[in-house]
Amino acid sequence: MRELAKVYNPREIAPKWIERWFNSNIFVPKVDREGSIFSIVLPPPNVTGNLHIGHALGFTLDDIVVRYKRMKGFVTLWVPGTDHAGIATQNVVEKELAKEGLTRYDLGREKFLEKVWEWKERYRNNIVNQLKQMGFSCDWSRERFTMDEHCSRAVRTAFVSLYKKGLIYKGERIINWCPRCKTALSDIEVEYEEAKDKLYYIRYPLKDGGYITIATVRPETMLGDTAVAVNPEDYRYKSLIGKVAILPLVGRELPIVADDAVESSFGTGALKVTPAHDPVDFEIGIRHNLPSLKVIDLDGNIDCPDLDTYTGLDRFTARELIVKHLEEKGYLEKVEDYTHSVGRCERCGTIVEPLLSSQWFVAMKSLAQKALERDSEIRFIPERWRKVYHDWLLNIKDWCISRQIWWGHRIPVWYCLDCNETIVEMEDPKYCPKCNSLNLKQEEDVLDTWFSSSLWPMSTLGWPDITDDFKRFYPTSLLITGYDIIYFWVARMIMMGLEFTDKMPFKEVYITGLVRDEKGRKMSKSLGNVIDPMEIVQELGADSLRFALASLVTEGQDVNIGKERLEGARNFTNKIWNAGRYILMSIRNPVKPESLDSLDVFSKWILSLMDETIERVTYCYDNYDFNEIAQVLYSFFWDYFCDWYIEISKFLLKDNPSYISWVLLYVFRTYLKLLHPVMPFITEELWEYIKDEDNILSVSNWPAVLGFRDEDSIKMANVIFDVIKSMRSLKQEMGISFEKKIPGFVHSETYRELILSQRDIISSLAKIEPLEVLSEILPPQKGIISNVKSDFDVYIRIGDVVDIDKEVERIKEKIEEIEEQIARIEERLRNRDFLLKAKEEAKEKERIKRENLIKEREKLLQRLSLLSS
RNA sequence: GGGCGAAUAGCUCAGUGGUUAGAGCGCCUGCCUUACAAGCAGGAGGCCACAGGUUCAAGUCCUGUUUCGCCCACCA
Repeated sequence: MRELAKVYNPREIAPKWIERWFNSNIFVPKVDREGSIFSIVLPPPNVTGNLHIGHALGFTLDDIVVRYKRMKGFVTLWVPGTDHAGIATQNVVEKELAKEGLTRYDLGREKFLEKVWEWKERYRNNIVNQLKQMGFSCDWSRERFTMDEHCSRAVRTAFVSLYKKGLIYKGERIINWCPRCKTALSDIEVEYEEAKDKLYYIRYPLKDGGYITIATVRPETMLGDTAVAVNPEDYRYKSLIGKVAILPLVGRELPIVADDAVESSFGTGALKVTPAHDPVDFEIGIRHNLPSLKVIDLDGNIDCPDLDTYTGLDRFTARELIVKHLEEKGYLEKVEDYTHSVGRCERCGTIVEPLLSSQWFVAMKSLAQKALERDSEIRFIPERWRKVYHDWLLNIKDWCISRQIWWGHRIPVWYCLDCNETIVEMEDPKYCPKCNSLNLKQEEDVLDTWFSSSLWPMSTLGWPDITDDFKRFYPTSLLITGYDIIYFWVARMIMMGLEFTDKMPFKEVYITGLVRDEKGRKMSKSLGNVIDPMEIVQELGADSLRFALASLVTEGQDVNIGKERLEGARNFTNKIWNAGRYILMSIRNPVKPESLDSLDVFSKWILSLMDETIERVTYCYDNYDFNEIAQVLYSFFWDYFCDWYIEISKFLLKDNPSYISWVLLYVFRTYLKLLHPVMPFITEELWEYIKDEDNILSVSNWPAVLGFRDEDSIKMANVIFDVIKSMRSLKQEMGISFEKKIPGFVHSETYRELILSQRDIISSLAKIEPLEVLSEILPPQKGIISNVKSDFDVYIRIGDVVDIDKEVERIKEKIEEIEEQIARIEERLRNRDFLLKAKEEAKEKERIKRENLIKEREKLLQRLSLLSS
């Protein structure tokens, strides 16, 4: 067998496995295989750039489950793909162009799109490469892109179908407009943020004399005012309803109307109404039949036909100037500091401008209704997210799906320029079906990216065609994603899935937290706390990153990760590597014993523990308990297998090389399997050296238990460990270096035979030499110090250093401690209610504990009396 | 304004109602012991946010309070 490097080097190992995995199609489910299906779609990463740590988290969890299910024998499919990410990608490409001093308009639509496709090609390759480096076991033969031919057909099918059902319509509404991206946004693409602003109190003169004061944070919108509104119940203004106010600076006459939407307690209780630039005002406008005057254009500049003073100015510059003019002319009553929330474009951070515009919408009510009715068909993990999803559906508003950008699915709508007919069909129209005109023009706008995303579980599996894949793998089994896109993605996939397939697109949704830095802060470039997963893969390896992430995932909590945690995982990876090295170097002719009962206590102990670990870990995998998977695997391996069994195996191998080699190999092989879903690379590599099956780990079977458990050996092994630990701590407590060999004694009534038989191991692991096993307790003497336990006593000789008084002191302290504990337990055992109501198990536990403590106390007292005589 | 989550060791976090609350990192002491110094051995460090309640028994369940964080909402 070849010798392994002393330190695990993922950079040497990983490329080989990436090649082997992805060149051999092992992640492509076999057509003819039977068995339960486990299918999952990759939440498609954007083609904007690189994988970030959030992807790494979600996809790691996906892969852990996928690899586990595959080993468990499920016919497993993980469909990958990428998302065109309309606004985001268009923005990055525009930024690239800006470096050459160009805008997309300089290129024109066609040329610009060519550029974006080039970009997409480059970053698609980049991301696919990164996903492979992370070890994610996707079936790349089924890769999809949200704008590929197939997905585009799915989008078209969905659009046409919804249109024909009347669920897609074009309407003039107040929408959120980003003046920088120059497009409409849906409501959830706007992020609200607290801002310190001013509240301006402005006097609107009344036609009949006097004035009414209104309060606003956006004085620039007054140019578009077409009314003043008050609450109908507001006694202050009742007499003014129906009267006319004069808009300052402009001179326009504004009716004073009464509307319930006005909150009397806010500001002065009077509201300026700008129907074209505020959703509430728009509603008021409809109710009172008011005109809508647009005064801010698509660039966010003022464009007021009635007054050209401000036209062409940026909305915020105009604000300052208008305030100045109002003040000069005596219209400004007062200005107050005011904190409120302003909406910003999710993609670029620009303050969003609400404006009246003609856009395409999906009517959501009926879709949401269906999703609500069939709520019970989906499982949320953790369950609490269901309510979040639920509440959103209950208050759902129509979805603005048109975007005034170029990169995306062009809306499949044609207008007849002669008769104004709107044509929406699966095939591109050649002429107007109504007037036969050839003068047709396609809609310029493209669809919201999330429209295609909402079809992802269906479109990746073949829909709208009912393909074999679709029949076999749809609906998918599980979706893992972050809580930040429950509205954007999860809810919409569910609605579309039900609409088009009458099925939930997935049976379970596992909602992860978001990745933050080790202090719980968001990762951001400005804070300099961003962890780049690919950098970690380079430095520490994908396995370490995956393990660190998994170990931090608890249901729904945010994941705080720092460099230390990653290094800890790297250390663990290296520990596994070195254990493998040790095993390879040590084993000789492994032979499985005829009967496991013939093995030594330690082997029986580790085999019992191995079985237990298989069961525990399997349970955790089944329940998506990721941090527990990591913890159980870590602790079994490091604290038990390495710290004890491997150390002891160094002795056992001398007498019994074949059997012990077998135990070492069996445990290690089994362990590699249990670990494989979390750390695919290192486990595959080590497996190559020790495997006893003719396959690689990725397609091997989940380990079965031996069905072996020997309670006596578990107890006995633990006694030996306790003896060793007692001696070690006694030594070091006395300031003797661990390495220094000193003489010592053990005495035990119950376990004398056991200790006698394991004397060499104890002596060696505790560095006690010579070690004498006594048949009676050792009478106190100068230079001897003891550690008395219920099952045994240990003693060490430390020369003349310690005097009897100190030893007496130590023992007295211990007795005190123990008596306190005994008192507590006895009180409990005297308690009537406890005896009456507690479970028998709990009572028995207390009794055993008391017995042991009493035994220990007796021994301590005995030693004390010997010492004092 | 409504909803949700969190509060446990110096830090980041686990903790199926069972009584002596754990881990990793950090810290202290001693070790390059022939798998591993990315390691080994030993150790220190906690009124489990606060106040009530339920229970034989509460870090764990209930109520309230405080402090942080997040989401939602048309008070301009």
